[in-house]
Amino acid sequence: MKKTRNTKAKQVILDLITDSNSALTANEIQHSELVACDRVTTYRILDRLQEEGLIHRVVTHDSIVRFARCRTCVDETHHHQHVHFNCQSCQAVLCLENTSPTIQLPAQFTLTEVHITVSGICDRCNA
Amino acid sequence: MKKTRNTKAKQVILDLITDSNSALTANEIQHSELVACDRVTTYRILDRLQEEGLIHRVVTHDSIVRFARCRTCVDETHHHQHVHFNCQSCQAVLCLENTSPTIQLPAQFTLTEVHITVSGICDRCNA
DNA sequence: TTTTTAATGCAACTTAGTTGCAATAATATT
DNA sequence: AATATTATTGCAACTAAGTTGCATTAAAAA
Repeated sequence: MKKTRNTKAKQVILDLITDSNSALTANEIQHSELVACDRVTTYRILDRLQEEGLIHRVVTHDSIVRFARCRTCVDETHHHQHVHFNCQSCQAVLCLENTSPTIQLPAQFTLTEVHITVSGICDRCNA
Repeated sequence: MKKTRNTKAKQVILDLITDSNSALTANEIQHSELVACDRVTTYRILDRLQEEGLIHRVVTHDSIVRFARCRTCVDETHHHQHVHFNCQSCQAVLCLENTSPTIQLPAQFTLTEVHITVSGICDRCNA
């Protein structure tokens, strides 16, 4: 197991994701003024941050991949028990904590992971 | 509104998806011996079948897009009230009917669509 | 300070999906 | 049944997202 290093680019990207209200795409991260590294490096940093359990991937139904800070991760296997909300007005993707419905599976099916994405209008846009 | 035509390629692809146990990727469809049309045509047919409400897209957490026959679609807005199950053993993606948990959203959030993908082991692989 | 090796930048590549356009073939019209 | 109309197809070329190899750079350990 190799040791992870604390580089400037990595810190900047983690801060960016941490401070963001919405989950961010690799592209949004890449084009932030704060981020100066290469495109490939951005992807590699995102990979590492995931492996370290600091961020998680969110895939919405439109196939867009975003990254969000982990705040209530249950364990290192990263079975996120929260819902992702995709606002159709402001496009933000938010993690809704404390919203884990129990899924009832048919007989003989075993569950290891649940991903729930809800589309609608968020509180800000509804206000 | 233009009229839709019934072509051979379209029928073959619809049959393929209809008869498949698991949801299929565009690639799997394209490389089926039964499908003879161009790659681009396959994509366009998949688009049309969706617009006609005959099939629907399924995106799993690994960003893989698949297509499944619509069987219990509520209305033409295609708000599928069923869960998609992704077997980690045989890789199949199944539509689980009669499994629609109610999602409880925070105040001020409005819901229009829910997508649930569950990973685990399917009944066949568990047998 | 030197050594070690993780992290970076660059070029090139892959995979998924899209667009424009001329040619083809369903379907409607005569 | 023959013709006209236009949806559909194939092809070439393109975009967008993500990956890989490799030489160079820079954290962190010695």
